[in-house]
Amino acid sequence: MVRVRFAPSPTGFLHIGNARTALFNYLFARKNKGKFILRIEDTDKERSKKEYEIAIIEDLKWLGIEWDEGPDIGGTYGPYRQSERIDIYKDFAEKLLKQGFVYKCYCTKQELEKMRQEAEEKGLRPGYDGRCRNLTKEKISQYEKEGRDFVLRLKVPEEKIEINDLIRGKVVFEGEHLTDFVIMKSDGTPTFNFAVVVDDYLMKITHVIRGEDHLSNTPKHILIFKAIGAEIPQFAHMSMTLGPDRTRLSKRHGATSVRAYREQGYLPEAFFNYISLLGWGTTESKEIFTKEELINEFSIERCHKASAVFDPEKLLWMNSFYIRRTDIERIYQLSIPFLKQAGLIEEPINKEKEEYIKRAISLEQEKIKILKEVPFLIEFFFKEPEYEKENFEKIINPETKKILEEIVVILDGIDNFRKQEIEIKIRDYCKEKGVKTSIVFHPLRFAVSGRTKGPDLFGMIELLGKEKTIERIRKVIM
RNA sequence: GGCCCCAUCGUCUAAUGGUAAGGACAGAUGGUUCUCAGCCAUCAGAUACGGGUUCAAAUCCCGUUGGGGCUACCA
Repeated sequence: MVRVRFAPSPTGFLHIGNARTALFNYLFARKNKGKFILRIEDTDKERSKKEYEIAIIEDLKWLGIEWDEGPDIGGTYGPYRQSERIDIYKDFAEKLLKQGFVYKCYCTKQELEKMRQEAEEKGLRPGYDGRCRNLTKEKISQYEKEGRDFVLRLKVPEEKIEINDLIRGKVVFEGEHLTDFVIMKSDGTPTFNFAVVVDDYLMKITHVIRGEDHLSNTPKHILIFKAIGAEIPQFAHMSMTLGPDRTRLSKRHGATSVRAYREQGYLPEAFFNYISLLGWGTTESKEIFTKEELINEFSIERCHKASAVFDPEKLLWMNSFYIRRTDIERIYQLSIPFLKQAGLIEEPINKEKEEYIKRAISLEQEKIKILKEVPFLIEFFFKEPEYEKENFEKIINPETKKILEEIVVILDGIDNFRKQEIEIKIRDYCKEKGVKTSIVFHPLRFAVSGRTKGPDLFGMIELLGKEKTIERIRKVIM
């Protein structure tokens, strides 16, 4: 049974790169009929925040990534929050101490710093020199008397470590580069490296799929797996997600959280689809996938080794693509918060109003890239347009005023105020007068909407209604 | 600095020894239409570099260069 996990730290909102890691784990689990586990790595008390845990869970759900075991739903291998597993790590650490795999290190921060500096000056590797490995009884009791804190360090053997990575193939680390690293901090909490391994072991994780930034940590993990007598899982190190300058995607690059995109009105399926394309592709170069198709077609072997630049432009395009082919009912539902926020609509919305809003959105649907733009695009259906002075002077002149005056008469005479009817009558007028349609259409559009760009002219007039349309034209030619 | 990973159009990718190096986004041009958008068509644009191996290399090997990661009592 395949068991994979996504293990975020609740130190911020769900990051795009992490969302991609979660997605690939999820796809791998579903594809292989395995389990996907969510584990919260909150051992860093300083930076971890409950609110971020909640936010991460919300955003994963929003993306449509569901887990089979996790802090919110439990499971047989819980708890799924590292802060609730401290005793477990302590037990494992104690056992390792008894077995002689780890030892107490009493070095102070200053001593460590000095050690590092000296090593650097001599051009040696900067790690810990293992001086506390074989402390005399006297030295230990002296340190104890001084009340010095201690950490637990693993006795790192000088051995070659090989990883058979599912994405990268064979990776070899020569033994002499690793120094005795800390597994338990002086406050009695585990380091990341230790907690991950204990958890992966206890949670029976079969495949560790994570970012390439953890590749260099993997030898440490393997050493710990060996020390606790656990079987070593399969590893798959995914390429990193980069910003446009090819450095790790971070705040400097602008919006990097899933939340930020969600709030702007991206559709979850578009986001899901887009990030699946980062560092992965099919032979057919297919790009649009439903979740089911992705589960079906996903394969870890096809994951790219090279890191991928996150391209907001393409995400934007993909979102607009999804919006165009989504039914109006859903677009309407999702647009409501944005419309409310813009002050264009208020609850409660009656049937008639709902219909009106839907028709307005429909008229502009093909132009929507993100839902956040909806209020701006349909604003003039809800409030009187503001006529920009520069455009007004350019478009409204004695000649166009005269035309508009005549259009008012025509519109007023239409009983069946439907766009087909309106279009026919206005085109007839153009023909009679022998003027180009654009001579009439442009001022009319401007008079009715206050804009030079907008939806289908006749659809717009129809929706606005005879009264409103005529009122607006009159105001302009007054 | 040491160790590890990586390298196809600007970006995401396809081609896993034999292709005119294909597609998508972005860009440019033209068409369609009442504007914008959309849609359609066309164009431009890449195998980082240098050596091998081979009849044949984007593809295999070595080196160079460039990028990224790790090197914490962060995760």
